[in-house]
Amino acid sequence: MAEVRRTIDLLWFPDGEPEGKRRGRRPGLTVARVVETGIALADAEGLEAVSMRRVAQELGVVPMTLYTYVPDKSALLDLMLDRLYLEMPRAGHPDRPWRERLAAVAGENRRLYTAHPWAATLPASRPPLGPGLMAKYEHELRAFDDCGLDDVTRDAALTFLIGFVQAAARSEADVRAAEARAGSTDFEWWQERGPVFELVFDQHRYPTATRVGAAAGSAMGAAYEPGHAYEFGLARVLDGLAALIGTAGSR
Amino acid sequence: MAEVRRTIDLLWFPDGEPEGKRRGRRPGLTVARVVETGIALADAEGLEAVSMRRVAQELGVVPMTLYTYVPDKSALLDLMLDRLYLEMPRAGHPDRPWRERLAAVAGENRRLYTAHPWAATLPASRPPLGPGLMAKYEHELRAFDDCGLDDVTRDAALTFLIGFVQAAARSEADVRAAEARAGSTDFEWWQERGPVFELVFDQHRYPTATRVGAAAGSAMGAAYEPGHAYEFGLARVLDGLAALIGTAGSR
DNA sequence: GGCGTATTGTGTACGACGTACAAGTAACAG
DNA sequence: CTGTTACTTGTACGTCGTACACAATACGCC
Repeated sequence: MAEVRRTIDLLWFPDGEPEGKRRGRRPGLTVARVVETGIALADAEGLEAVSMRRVAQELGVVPMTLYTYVPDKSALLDLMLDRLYLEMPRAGHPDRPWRERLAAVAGENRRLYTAHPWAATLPASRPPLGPGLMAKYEHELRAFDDCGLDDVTRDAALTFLIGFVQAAARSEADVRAAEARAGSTDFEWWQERGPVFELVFDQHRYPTATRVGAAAGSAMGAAYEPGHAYEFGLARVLDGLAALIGTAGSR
Repeated sequence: MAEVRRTIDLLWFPDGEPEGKRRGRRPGLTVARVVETGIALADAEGLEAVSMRRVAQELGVVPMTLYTYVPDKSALLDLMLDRLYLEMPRAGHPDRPWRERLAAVAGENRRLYTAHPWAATLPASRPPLGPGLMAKYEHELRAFDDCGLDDVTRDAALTFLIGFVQAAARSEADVRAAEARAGSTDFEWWQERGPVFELVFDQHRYPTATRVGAAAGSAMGAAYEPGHAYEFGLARVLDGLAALIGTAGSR
């Protein structure tokens, strides 16, 4: 609880008290510097590389020093994510059809996850209300202007859209992680499994799965194209929202 | 890599070599027992409770014993998840409209996550091909019978549907985790924040966000209803798929 | 200027985790 | 009975997050 309060304060007042009002030792670092280092590490080596020890090492201090800047590791992760949200490019919503506006919002989020894949794999991904998240939320809600949705529905629709993009990014991260762990698991790999192959690819037991999986199921050796799942899903999302917004609400 | 092979073998041949073919010391446990214990622990206390030490303790052995049954912890988690998939109730697909069939599939998955919330929060959620996953995949693909979709699209549509349910479950788990960490962060809580409150709820800076958030945004103090987001989203998903399947493909 | 207080920084250590490796124990085959 | 196989345990390592006590620095006040 106290850590959450501290995190909120750090999000909105990262520099703490004004310079002239302070006593005591001058800090050698800033919260922003700690956060940027965390982000740089995550971008370069993935989220697992972001340990307090490692971040401290990059900054040339001992790990416990970081605790004078952030209350705990989860706060650091929250701050890192909010920073991404604050800095992600956001186009305005010119006078375009709603469908284009929503696709643009989805694209902005997708580019964030493409640039920072770790952001899709944070352990608990419900971020606190920081300046980044607020700006993002405001911007994205605006894409629904003039769609004829009431506030509750607008929020739910945005949640649905963003939830999809996040889930797609996380799924892609999972595929990459599984491949890193297992290497290629193509059809030849499965054939080398011997007896287990006969069980998995049993056309009598799994007729549809073996047929469809061979054509499309990446887990079964077919080529995996992350972009396809995203594009297909986004079209579904937009079609699903279209049924809600209808033609009367569109402009 | 070797661990992945071993995991696959364990999934399909959990008892290993037949009894009569074996030499050496008799095992005191079974893989199934280890997996069941992991599941029981996760169900009772959440995924963080599932450490090798804790599972071993529950089984009355030392942690290293478990490594004679599973190659590593991630394999244990994979086995646990596949077991859930194998055991989840699956209704047949009687002669019902496709929309009902898909909603039923979504419901089966949702009930799995409701019964086992930890399943939505596994660190890397791309499970290997086990008997549970294959049975699940076969069953769920069948819900798309006679929808007029080619194999690649059928797979993508199922991925989209299941991806949504998973994402919703994960989101709900995140909300619960955040609340457990922070306690209630309702509007009164925010008002107690003092100066930061003015920044967050700045109607000049975030006009749409403050208005919509107050009505619907759970992160801003409004009541959160997990079921609503799921129902809303599922309707969007089904509407989005309807645009694909159309009336010609439905039966 | 000195003392009290506030704030940052470090040294040391703890508990927890996953798991390597060596040695011990039990069971089968010849 | 011996060699081999397979399970079990003891011990330990490296890594992690972070508690706590002490040290170092800087300001305010008398």
